[in-house]
Amino acid sequence: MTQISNNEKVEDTRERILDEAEILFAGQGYHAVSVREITSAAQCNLAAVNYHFGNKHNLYLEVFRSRVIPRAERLHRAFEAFLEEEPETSTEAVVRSLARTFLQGPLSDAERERHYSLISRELALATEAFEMLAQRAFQPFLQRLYRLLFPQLDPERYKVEGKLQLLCLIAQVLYFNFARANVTRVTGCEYDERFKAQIVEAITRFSLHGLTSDPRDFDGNASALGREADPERNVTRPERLASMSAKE
Amino acid sequence: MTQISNNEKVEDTRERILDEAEILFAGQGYHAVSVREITSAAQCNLAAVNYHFGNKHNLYLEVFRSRVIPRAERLHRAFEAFLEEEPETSTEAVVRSLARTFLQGPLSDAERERHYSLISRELALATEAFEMLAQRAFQPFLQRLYRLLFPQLDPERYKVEGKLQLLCLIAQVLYFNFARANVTRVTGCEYDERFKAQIVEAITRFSLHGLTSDPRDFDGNASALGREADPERNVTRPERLASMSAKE
DNA sequence: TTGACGAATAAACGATCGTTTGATACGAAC
DNA sequence: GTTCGTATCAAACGATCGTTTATTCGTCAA
Repeated sequence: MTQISNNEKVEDTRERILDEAEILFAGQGYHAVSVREITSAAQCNLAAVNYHFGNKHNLYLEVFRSRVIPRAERLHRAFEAFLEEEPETSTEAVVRSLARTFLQGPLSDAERERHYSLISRELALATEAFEMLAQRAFQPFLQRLYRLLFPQLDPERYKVEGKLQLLCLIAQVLYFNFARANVTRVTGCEYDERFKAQIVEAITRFSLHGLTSDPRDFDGNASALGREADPERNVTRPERLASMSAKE
Repeated sequence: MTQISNNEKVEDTRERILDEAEILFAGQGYHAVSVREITSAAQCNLAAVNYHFGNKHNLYLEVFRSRVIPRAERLHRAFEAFLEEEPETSTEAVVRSLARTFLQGPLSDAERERHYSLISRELALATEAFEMLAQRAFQPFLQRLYRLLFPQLDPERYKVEGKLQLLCLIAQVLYFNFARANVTRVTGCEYDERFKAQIVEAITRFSLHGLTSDPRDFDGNASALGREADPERNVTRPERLASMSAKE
């Protein structure tokens, strides 16, 4: 590319291919998408993929390099911004900021869906793209969370236990993004702003107090829930289920 | 099939195809696996897939019908068995039984890996196989858990909030199974029996008390943790992080 | 004007895909 | 012994895959 003559041609072929490739890979997965589908969506010649990226697999990796990872870093910055909005850096503030980042953060809904589709496909695989994600997105963010939530811990002695608690937290924000179909199916709710706020509150509440927080305390006003912590609330109630039969 | 002449030929071609197809589909996904790979692994003729199952897609669905869903029902029964081992049907008993079912249940490690690979690929898709899973595995099990954990709730009024709490729980057991690569990467631990017991404890602890349970209470003896519930433990400790700076 | 170079194009490459065909083997039923 | 239905097989089908080739276009430097 030498010079830009027309503003409407600013987005050149290479970028259009990356855009369309991300959408298609996210929607159907690497093997289900053909190079012809991508170049057709990007309105360019079939050979353009091999010209700009060498081959299909390299295009896939470039989607992660130039799109997914920068977006993950953007989410990381959004988390820090949410955290600074909080009155104090409490455990609750961290959890709520995390849930907000991943459900109400700076991404559009379409972007979010693409992002987590691509990531969740790699999570189980330990491939090249997974390694890239782990090094440049997961690990730094998890370390940041670890220091925020467990600053008093000797990192050597309690390493694994603390990390497992973190993963319990991460598992939820990931699930509510990548398994949208299942969440919608189970709850009957679409992912509108109201429902996403409800999810944020559910994650915050669950991650702070677990199931010991009685759902009867829900008052329907999701955004206000949990702000005023009630120390009496999160006490185990073994008697709640003790009289229940195992059947029905 | 008419009669069985040889015990070694009990497992006929159709079953061998299903076995190998499940392994390959779980490992690489539907589109990445060719019919030739499957029939080669099953040591039968290429045309056998079309003869026994009509086409490739139907074979995929049959893997879910005859393998994945029955296994999910087996897990459901294992959960009930774990639950009956518990001294009382408390919230903790339900959570622990759930974590044990999905991490130490009746499945072999290879089986578990296959199972969750196949399921997690479908979770986001809302395809035909997903619908099958939702109707015959997810929904009945979630309803059972709902009644176990929230027997006192008017199912109409608190439906969504309670279900979201359930999904927070499910999200964890799913994550620790299907994102093994990431868990191993983050923690540095392989999925041996000791580590799986540690995960069960982490999920149980987190789901009961959330992050308000101080990791300093970990005593390293995973299987004994949480058995003796300490009512003082799960009280919010806002002072723990109040004095912490947002940076570092 | 010329040459060089980046970019886009149509066309074709060999390989592999899912599927179909027609033939063959074999046991059960009559 | 003949017929019939099931199962397996080698071989080939047309379609599509990722990739390569050769050519053309447009722009800038000499």
